Amino acid sequence: MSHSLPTIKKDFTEGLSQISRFWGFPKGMGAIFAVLYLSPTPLSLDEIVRETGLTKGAISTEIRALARMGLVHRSSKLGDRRDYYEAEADFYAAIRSILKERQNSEFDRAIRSVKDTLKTMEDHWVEDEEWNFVYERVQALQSFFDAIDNLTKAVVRLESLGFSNVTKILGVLK
Amino acid sequence: MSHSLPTIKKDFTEGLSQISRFWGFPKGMGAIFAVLYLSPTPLSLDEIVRETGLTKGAISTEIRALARMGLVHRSSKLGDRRDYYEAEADFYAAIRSILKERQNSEFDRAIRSVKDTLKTMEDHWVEDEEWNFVYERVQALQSFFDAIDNLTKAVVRLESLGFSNVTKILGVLK
DNA sequence: TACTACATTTAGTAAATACTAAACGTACAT
DNA sequence: ATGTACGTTTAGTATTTACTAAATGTAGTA
Repeated sequence: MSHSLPTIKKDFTEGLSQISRFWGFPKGMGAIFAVLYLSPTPLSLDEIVRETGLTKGAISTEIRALARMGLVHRSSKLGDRRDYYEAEADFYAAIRSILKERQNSEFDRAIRSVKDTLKTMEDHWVEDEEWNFVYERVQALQSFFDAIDNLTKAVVRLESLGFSNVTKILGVLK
Repeated sequence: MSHSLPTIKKDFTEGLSQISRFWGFPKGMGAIFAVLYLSPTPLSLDEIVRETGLTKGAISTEIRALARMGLVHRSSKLGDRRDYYEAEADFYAAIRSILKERQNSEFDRAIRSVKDTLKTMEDHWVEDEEWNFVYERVQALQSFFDAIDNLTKAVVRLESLGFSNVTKILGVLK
């Protein structure tokens, strides 16, 4: 009845879908991950179709994004031409992998544009009160971005962003 | 010409818009913040209209979101019935404020649903291999969320998530 | 009281995004 | 080489989200 495994899986999947949407990812992405995460064995595309109700096309594209982020892994069985997917169960590893991925993204391009603005101003300096103000503000944002960047780079460098490291951080922040 | 202050401001605004979109916020939001951030004085709605090209209605609603996140502050001048807005220039303060805001959000509701799933399983336990597997996975996700939650709470509690704290964290992560 | 200068809400539109259905490509099996 | 079982791409649709224009609300001022 209401507490059967299928129901529980469905509720869980629903929850992850919402979390996914909250972070600006398609909700289907969360659903796909959830289904894989709760499966003891790797699943083929068609099995994911059955579990999520999405079409093969959608899953094909979204699962590639998940794989890029390191949240799922593709595998194959000998003598079976299908691809199989399984979820990355180590979330700390996943976070590192996501951060890594974001390095080369659109985001970095935008951040670099702030750096460029700064450079332009320095190269064409004008002695003026507002100019000065703007320069300082842009510079402040820039160094904030740098701090964030260093932080993420440090996280990515860690062999494992495990429980112990999180604990350490919590200790320092006390 | 191409290196005039208005041009520089416009480029900067463009950059922040993209960053905003990247994080799943409307690009107008980034633009509004950028304009305020580069203004030496607080601006009225109409001034923001002029600078961004958005309509008053849009700005009215989006600036409220920005204010909720603590990224802008509303102020007023005596004998002037207009509202004035200025950007929060301390990004560390802003981050804390955003994290705080997120505590009571849709996100937390979704996270709680994971906790509920766990509870349901414990209350209606079935001795079964798959049941066991699912339970352990849900539990792992749950404790991951807890770690994140503790981390953000710790950050929110800090009087100032300043440069020094970031440095400390970097030190620990070495 | 009514007028003015503003902010907010609402209803509708434009644009972006997630998704579907079906065509296409590819590699293995016969 | 042809057929089959799969994954991917494409073109189109539905849904969501950002935005506009205009109506409405509100407080201060004459």
